[in-house]
Parts: sequence; structure tokens; C-alpha cells
Amino acid sequence: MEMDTKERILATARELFHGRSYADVGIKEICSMANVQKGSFYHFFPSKQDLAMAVIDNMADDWANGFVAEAFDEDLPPMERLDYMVDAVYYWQKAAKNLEGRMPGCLFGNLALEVSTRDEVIRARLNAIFEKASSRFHEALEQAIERGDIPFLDTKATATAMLAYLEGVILLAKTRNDPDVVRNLGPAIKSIRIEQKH
Amino acid sequence: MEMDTKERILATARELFHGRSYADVGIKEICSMANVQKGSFYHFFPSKQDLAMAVIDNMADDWANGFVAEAFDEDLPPMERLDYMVDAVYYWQKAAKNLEGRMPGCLFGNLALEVSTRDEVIRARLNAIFEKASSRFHEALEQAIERGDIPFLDTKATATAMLAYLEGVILLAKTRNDPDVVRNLGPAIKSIRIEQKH
DNA sequence: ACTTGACTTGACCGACCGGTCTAATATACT
DNA sequence: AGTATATTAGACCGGTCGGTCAAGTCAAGT
Repeated sequence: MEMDTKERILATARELFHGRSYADVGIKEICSMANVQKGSFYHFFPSKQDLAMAVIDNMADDWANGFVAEAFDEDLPPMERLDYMVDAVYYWQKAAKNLEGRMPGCLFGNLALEVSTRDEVIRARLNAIFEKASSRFHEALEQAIERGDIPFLDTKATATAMLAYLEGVILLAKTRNDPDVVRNLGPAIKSIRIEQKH
Repeated sequence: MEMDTKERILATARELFHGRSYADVGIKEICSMANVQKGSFYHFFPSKQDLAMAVIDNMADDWANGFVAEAFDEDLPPMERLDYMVDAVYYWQKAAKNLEGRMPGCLFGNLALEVSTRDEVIRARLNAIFEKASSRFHEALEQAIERGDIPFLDTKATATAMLAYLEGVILLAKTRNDPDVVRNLGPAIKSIRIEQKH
């Protein structure tokens, strides 16, 4: 049995938004690629903005239960989780590029820069997702310090800085259209540190 | 005497693109804000894409001759240039937010994520600009090592990583709509290091 | 005085946008 | 069987998009 209409819309929209951009992908295109009619679309999603929110949540869920869960596995040594995460990003981007010819980058980062100046709702949601992602880094850092793997530092700030770095690396890689940038620069995420201020 | 028509278009487009996005700003809007007619616009710019290129170059020039020139002043100790750069970004973003209520982020980063999947020409230009920016970091690092300010490392890779970090920090700050993120995380740019591999 | 060419004006174009609406159809409960 | 409800179908809407174009203005060159 084929996917539920709503899920088909969601999956298609996610793919298109990720591969191109929010503004560049129209509802009509999503519908025709998902084999759904306009009316059906608007039966499930009150607006394009609403669809965007659903796509974001959908992707965030997949992430949280996908490699993020794997990478930040409690059984892994904390600092190794960072490498795992970088690797996951690299392989994913590389696979996507091999398929589409273009490196799509990070859906959240893409959307953040594209729409956060004109859509408060979406901006806030993306911010929350970044917040959550940052907290995974935070946990890992806390544990690393506890185990004595790394010297004491401001774990909260450093965690956010690491997330920023990862997003920045993806941005540069996308601009170069070269996933290798992720592999070459990514591991340096472990070198970032922000001292505790008092 | 008022500005040249072409320059008026350029300045207006730059402001609008930076403050919102490429797709969200139409030629009509640019024209009316710049007090120019459609026809005049297309007399100077053959297409919207061409305008984008001009805007990018225009901004890149201003940067290169503006704070980048100041920050990467050869008279400054190399590593202090990084702090200067971070400061400049912070004050700029803060000023922009105070004016418009929204943190615009980095025009290059914004455009890169928005259009680089569907416009090779613009993508390549943005890539070149990042390349150039990275080379300023590179120079600084080389000099820092030469002076013995920092231990030996892969200056090329580290320079690129630093640029990535800066872009990532701006991305996160924009998503949070809070320039303070730049001030808090920015200085950690100096902690990034990529070892020379052999 | 006349010509040239840069510049301006604004009406106009087809295509597409997000979104609406009515009518038809499948499904599920009584 | 009958009826309510969820879903689908696709024509249609006003508005906007990037871009074109014919007509004209105006200053400089001869």
C-alpha cells in the first residue's frame, strides 16, 4: 500500500525544500510530484507556512531518532560522539550530492537564513531545534569533563559554539559544493573551547 | 545632488536583499524604493541575477575596504585581528538590529544558502569571496606562527575553519535574533586549530 | 540646427504564486 | 439503506513575478 497522502506531501516537500529552498518550491510542484491535488493539499495543511513547520518537525524527529541518537549514544566516549556526528553529516551530504549533483546542506540552517527575517513563527521553531541540538553537545561535554577527558570549560557556551561551527562548516561546504570540506574541517570541532568566565 | 540612478538601485537592492532575502525582494519593490522606473532598471541591469552579482561585488568591496581592511591591519598583532573582526561583526549586526528590529546576518552566507543550489554563477562568486576572506585569516595565522604567538598548525585549513566558525556563529545569532551570540561565541574563534597532517 | 545615444517612462506580457471553492467520491457508522 | 464525514478533484481567483517594449526626454557632439 502506498503512503498516506499527508505523509507523501510531507516527504516530497521535505525533499524539495531541502534540495532547493522554501521560496523556490511552490505548492503546485509539491502536489504534482507527490501525486496529490491542490484541494487535498489544503485539506491537510492550512498554509505553506504550516507545511514548513511540519517539514521542520518531521526532519527534526528523523534526526533525533536517526544519527543524532546514534552519534550521541551514551555508550560512546563523549568526545568520540562529536566525530561520529561529523562523519554522519559527511556521509549524508556526500550521498545527497551523488544523487542530486548538489550538496543540499542543512535544512535547518538553510531555512534559518532564508526565512527567519520574515517569519517569526518558523524562526522560533528553528531556534528551538538548534537549542535542542546544542543540548546534546552540552551533555557530551559535561560527561567528558566528568571523566577527565578534557579540561574544565564553559560547557554551555562551548556546546553552542560547536553547533555553530558545524553549521558554518556545512555552509562553506555547500557553497563549495564539496562534502569533503566537512570531512577536512569537521574534526576540528573538538578544538573549540570557551573558558568559564567568573 | 542625489546619487546616480544605478548606484541608487544598487544600494537599495543591497539593503533589501540583506535585510530579507533574494527571492522575497522583487524588482518592483527595489524600483519603487529607489525611485526608479522598471525600464530604467533594466537599462542598467540585464536581469535580477545580474543585479545580485553587482550587489555581491559591491558589498564585498565595501567589506574589503571597510572593517576587513581595519581588522586585518598589518600593524595589529595577528591574533588580535581576529578579535577585531569579531567585534566589527558584532557592532554591525547590533546596529542593524537596532535599526530594523531584525538581525540580518551575513549577506554572503544568506545568499549562499538560499541560492547556491539553483544558481551556479552566484554560487561560484560567493565561493570566491569566501576564498578571499579565508585568505585574510590565512595571512594572519602565518604571521602569528612566524612571530611565535601560536604553535605550528595547518594554517590553510585552520583559516577556512575560522571563517566557517564565524559564519556559523552569525547563523545562530540570526536565528536567535540576538547579536550578543556573536560577542559571546565569537572570541572562541582563536581556539580553533587544525593540525598539519603529513 | 540636427543627430546621436544614453537614459526614462509606464503600459504591457505570459507565467506562476498561494489560496479558495464547489462538487464529486470514497469510507464508516447507524 | 441512509447519512454523516473525510478526502479528492480541479477549475478558478486576484495578485505578483521577472522581463519586454515602444515611445519619448534630454544633454552632448557636430
